[in-house]
Amino acid sequence: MEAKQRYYTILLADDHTLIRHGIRNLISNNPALKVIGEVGDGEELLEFLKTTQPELLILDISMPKLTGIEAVSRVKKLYPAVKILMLTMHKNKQYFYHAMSAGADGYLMKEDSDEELLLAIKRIQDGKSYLSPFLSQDFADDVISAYRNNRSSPFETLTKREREVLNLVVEGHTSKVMGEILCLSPRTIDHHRANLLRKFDMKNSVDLVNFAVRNGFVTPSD
Amino acid sequence: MEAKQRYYTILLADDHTLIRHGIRNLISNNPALKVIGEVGDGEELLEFLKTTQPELLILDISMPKLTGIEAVSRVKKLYPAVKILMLTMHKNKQYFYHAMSAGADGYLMKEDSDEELLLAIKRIQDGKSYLSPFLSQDFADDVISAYRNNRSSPFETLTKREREVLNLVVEGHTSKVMGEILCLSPRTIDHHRANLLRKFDMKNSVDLVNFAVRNGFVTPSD
DNA sequence: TTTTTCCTAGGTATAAATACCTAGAAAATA
DNA sequence: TATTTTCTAGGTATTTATACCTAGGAAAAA
Repeated sequence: MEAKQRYYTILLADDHTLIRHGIRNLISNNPALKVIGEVGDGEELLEFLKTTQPELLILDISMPKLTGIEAVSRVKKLYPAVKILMLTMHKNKQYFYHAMSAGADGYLMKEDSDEELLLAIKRIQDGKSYLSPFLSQDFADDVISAYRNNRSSPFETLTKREREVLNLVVEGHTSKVMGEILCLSPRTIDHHRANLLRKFDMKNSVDLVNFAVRNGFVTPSD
Repeated sequence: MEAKQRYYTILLADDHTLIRHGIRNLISNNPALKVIGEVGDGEELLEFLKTTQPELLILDISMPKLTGIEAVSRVKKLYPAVKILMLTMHKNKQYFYHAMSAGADGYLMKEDSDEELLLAIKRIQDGKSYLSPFLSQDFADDVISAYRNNRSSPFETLTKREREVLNLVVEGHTSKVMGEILCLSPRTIDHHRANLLRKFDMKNSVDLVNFAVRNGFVTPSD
């Protein structure tokens, strides 16, 4: 049996220094919790974990270099014992699907209060899962059960090629150009795009772009 | 002459409770500063200002109901004495143009450190303007001088109709449907869209969507 | 091994977008 | 008032996208 720990160790991963320090400040009000580190992107995160593993990782979903979702998968695979609380500003089904299927333990929104943050930490500390009440309002029970049935996100149902083509579609290329980029016939591009439209039940590329951006499949870079 | 005030009064406007409280926490470390209120959206902001005006308004650029930019214009028009520090997560030229031409006094990024926040407040308190060093790295001097010459954002050069059409284009409609929505000939829609493409030097609607989303002309709703 | 899925790409046809024109009426501006 | 801009919309032509087909080879799964 393990001796009871003095602190519950927490690592903060968020690319916004201000937010990170704000959260650290909030957490520091509770003497039972201890922030053992902060990282600003996915690379730093993995680097940090090589030497030290926190009990809880509070992770922003939109980080540079490694998206929050990918980070969840990687961290859970490498260090299954580390609990992960996703912290996001997106009230979005797809983010939720992504995060949960990737293995997150909790899902908190920045719209939530600081009390909610401490509650989320407490629940995860107790081995339970946590879902933001702000989010659960919008999620009907069937959606909750859907994720429990390991339903994957729409993006994950895409094939490799379809994902490649989707990214190029979002960049506004024509079939001809995309064909040149991928060394394929423009007709093949047409085929993949048609499949994308069919799979998502959409009518045109603009809808695809909106969908992809909205659901975080692509990051609209500066 | 006014008596020197005990506190520098600050109002926080941000739709994310967690961020808001984090900033309040950071500010509270400085006894010369006092957060006199928090609001979560543009309506609350204007309502609050009816009764009390802070010396400084710290404003997130992406708020519901009233965008940060619009809020700056309204607040500066109604209460010119209120200084405004924009707090944004977007490292983006257009946001900067928007904010500055709308009358913001400072532009801070969430990537910046808390020391930077206090520095920004200090500078504005002293009647100076503030620009995030994180941002200024990316902004060449000519860009800085450009905004000083009251150069407006690309979006502001659009006509009313063009903005309407742009919004519909972003929603993925065909010319035919857009014509029905606006009670215009699809040919007229084509004309406006062609002007949009020409004005922004772009080739297709997907590019327009990316541009509009990236620059905050439209808000990709959930 | 059989079956299925994926990737490839062509045929054909229609719909839509885009690129050039012209041009008049209304509105804003000088 | 005169000028410019905006909004309207049509003509024409080309390019692109989209919707259906077929179909063979490769890869993965059953």
